[in-house]
Amino acid sequence: MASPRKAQDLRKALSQTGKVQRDSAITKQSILDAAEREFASYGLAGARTEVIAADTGVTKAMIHHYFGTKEGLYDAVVERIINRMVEIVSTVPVEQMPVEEAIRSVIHKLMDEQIYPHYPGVMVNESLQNKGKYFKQHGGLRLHWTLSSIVKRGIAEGVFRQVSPEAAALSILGAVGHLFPMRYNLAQIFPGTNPDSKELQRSYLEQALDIVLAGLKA
Amino acid sequence: MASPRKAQDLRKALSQTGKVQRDSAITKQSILDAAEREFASYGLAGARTEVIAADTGVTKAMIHHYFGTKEGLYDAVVERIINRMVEIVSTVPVEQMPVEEAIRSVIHKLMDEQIYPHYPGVMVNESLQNKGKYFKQHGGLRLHWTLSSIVKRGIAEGVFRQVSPEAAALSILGAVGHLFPMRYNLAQIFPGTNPDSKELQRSYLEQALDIVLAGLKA
DNA sequence: GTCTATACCGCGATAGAC
DNA sequence: GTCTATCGCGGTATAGAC
Repeated sequence: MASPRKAQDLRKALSQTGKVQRDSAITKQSILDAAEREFASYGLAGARTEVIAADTGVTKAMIHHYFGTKEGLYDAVVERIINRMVEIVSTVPVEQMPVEEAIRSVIHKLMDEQIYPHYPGVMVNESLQNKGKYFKQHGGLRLHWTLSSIVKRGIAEGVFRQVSPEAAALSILGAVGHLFPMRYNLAQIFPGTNPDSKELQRSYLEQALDIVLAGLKA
Repeated sequence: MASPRKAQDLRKALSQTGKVQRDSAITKQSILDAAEREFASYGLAGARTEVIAADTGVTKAMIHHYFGTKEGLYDAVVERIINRMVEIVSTVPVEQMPVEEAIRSVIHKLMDEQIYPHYPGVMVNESLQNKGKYFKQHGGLRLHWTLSSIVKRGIAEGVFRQVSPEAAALSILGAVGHLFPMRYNLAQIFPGTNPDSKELQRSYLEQALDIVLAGLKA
């Protein structure tokens, strides 16, 4: 995986200096980072705590020490990724922006964060495996509400057509979000390109946004 | 699960009549049907052969008898679901239809088949877990090519804008396809509705199609 | 706060009877 | 063609030393 592992790298760096070998906050974050990647690919049932531990550079026992069970760890991962996404979106002053710009800003802002590529994978597995139990518990729909409220305003202002705001929000998130979990299948459309490259992802995302937004305009 | 289990039901019915208790073709299809559901939710790594066997009404030993290993079964499932989708699409005379109607027909035709709800789940897990290895082996991109060639014709005819046909095909499949694996999370948008109901799925699919097609028009 | 060692069992796969 | 019984690995979780 070429994805960033900030907390983990920090943890190892500190270990090597010998200055700080034990820091519960850093270890917890390292575990959560590795767990997010593992759960994004395999979901709660399929994920292996051994892989998460090895990826973090700690033992399996540490996971149980901090999170009790695998389910407890999963719960923490889902909570953190949803809250992070909501926080990121809340920094965009959507109310003060033209609707189209607001939607583009929200999507771009999300994509600029390194957590975004894991978000759709975590959520798809959460839906398929757990029927949205943890998604529901942690208010996963807040992201959809933000988008659909922007669309609602766009309709009121006459910028967007008369469509269902919920359906519009779903279409935006679908057209944009499916690119990430499906990227390894889709990589073959342009053989030789790296499915994890930000440039490729950005280019597709841009085109998908253009098409859907064009479809919403009055 | 409320999804249809044709071969399995047939198998059980035949067992009860006492007329035919053993039929390798029916048993194989029953196993493939159950495996498709299990793999759609959990992928190759996460799926449990015990669940597939119990769901089919046979023992685990039968799976190994017919398919060798779990991986062999998975390979057969991926091959069958891709080929079925391609076959279904090939029955639509897309070349003789106006482009917009052709796209709608293809999507509707796919959705009318009971296998469709499992297709996105299988493919998302295939991408995330196996990086598209089996998808590639069985020509999974044929579906995308069909759609992007229709879009290409639409551009040539001046019906569609100048967009990348690949990006357009991805946006269509994304906006439409993500509704299925995400349906359990999304169910909360309208509490009380059944995420597996065909009517609900159809209504969202229709609106998503409208938005994306509108975005493609010149 | 972190590690080693281990209990315990779920799961994929096999052998062999019918 | 289908079943029962079983093997052995790999997985979660725990106990306890340092």
